[in-house]
Parts: sequence; structure tokens; C-alpha cells
Amino acid sequence: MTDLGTPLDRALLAGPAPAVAPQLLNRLLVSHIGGDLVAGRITEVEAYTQDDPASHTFRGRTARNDVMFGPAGHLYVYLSYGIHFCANVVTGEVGRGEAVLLRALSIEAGIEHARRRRTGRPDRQLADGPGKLCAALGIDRDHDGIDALVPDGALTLLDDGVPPPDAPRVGPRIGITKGVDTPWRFRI
DNA sequence: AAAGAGATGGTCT
DNA sequence: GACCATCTCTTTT
Repeated sequence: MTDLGTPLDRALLAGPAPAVAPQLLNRLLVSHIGGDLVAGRITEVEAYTQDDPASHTFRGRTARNDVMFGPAGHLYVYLSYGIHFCANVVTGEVGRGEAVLLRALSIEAGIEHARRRRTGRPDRQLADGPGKLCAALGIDRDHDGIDALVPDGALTLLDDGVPPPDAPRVGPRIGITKGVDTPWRFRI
């Protein structure tokens, strides 16, 4: 059991992704994958909604994006560019097809395991990108669809008492070719 | 410090 | 068969 905090309330995540995204900043993502505990504080996120040309759900429901249409608080994990995994927290009402991409973490616990998974990287670069944070925490396609709001799960989103920032940095999203002007990227 | 290109595989047209 | 919600290494300023 982690004494790091309590799982986030599902109702908090049931709102629209652009409203939920800044609420995820400063929360902890805890991994128990492979028997090792690694915890990171979320420092950067991006929102994706169904009527958003940059979203995987823009063209409707498919086998890959099915999880995004399910309950808030589950994780949508996919393979990016054939190489890296990216992890999202599903938000909104069931059937809406939206989520928040986790873009960066600062490692707060279990850093030795993160270093082992990211050998040769300085600590600052262990989880400063969506593919890097999945590598540091051991996240892969096995974790697509899991509920991140149950205690003692493989991956859990926790509130440890640190509030989200009053005024996060806001700007356009990164690495996309459509919807490039929508300011749905939030960071500390 | 910035810019460019290759790696690599699943998903969708 | 094209297109990516990326990362890393190499080359150039």
C-alpha cells in the first residue's frame, strides 16, 4: 500500500478534458509495475476532445481508441511512432471520447527504478516527455484500459495534498499537425 | 543552442 | 500505402 495519498475522485475527472487537464497538474502518478514503486508529480498535460481534429477519437470509435469512450479515470495507452508508448487519463462522460495526455513528470519516489529503465539519462530527463514518462514508469500496452483510481493498482492517480497551480502556463499543443492553435497544453 | 533526420510499427484510408 | 499526440543522435551555427 502506498501512503503517498488518496486516489483522485472520479467525479473530478468527469468534466470536459480542457477543464480537467489543469486539475491534474501536481497530482501524483504512482506505478507498481514489475514490483517496483515509482511515483512522479505531473508537470505537463494536454487535452484532447472528440470534436478536435488532433484527437484519436475525431473520426469516431475504433478498436484502438475504445477506452477513450469509456469511464473517466481509466488509462488510454497507445504506441506512438512505432516506438514509444503514450499514456492518457480518460475524462468526460461515458461515450464522449476524450482524454488528457500525460506529457511530463518529476520523479518523487523510486527514482532508482526510473534510472534503471532510462539508463544514462540525467535525472531531469527521466520523464520529461510523454514517451519518456512511460519508459520511466514501465507503462506499455498491457496497461491500456486499466482503472487508475483504485488503490494498489498497477498505476494510480493520487492526491497527496499538493494543490494544482493557481496559474499554470497555457499554450498550444505539441507534435500535432491539426488543431495546432488550440491552447490546451498546461504545465507548471 | 538549434536544427535535421532516422528509427519503427500499428492504424486507418 | 500514408500517416502519425515522439525520441535520440548527429551535424551545424
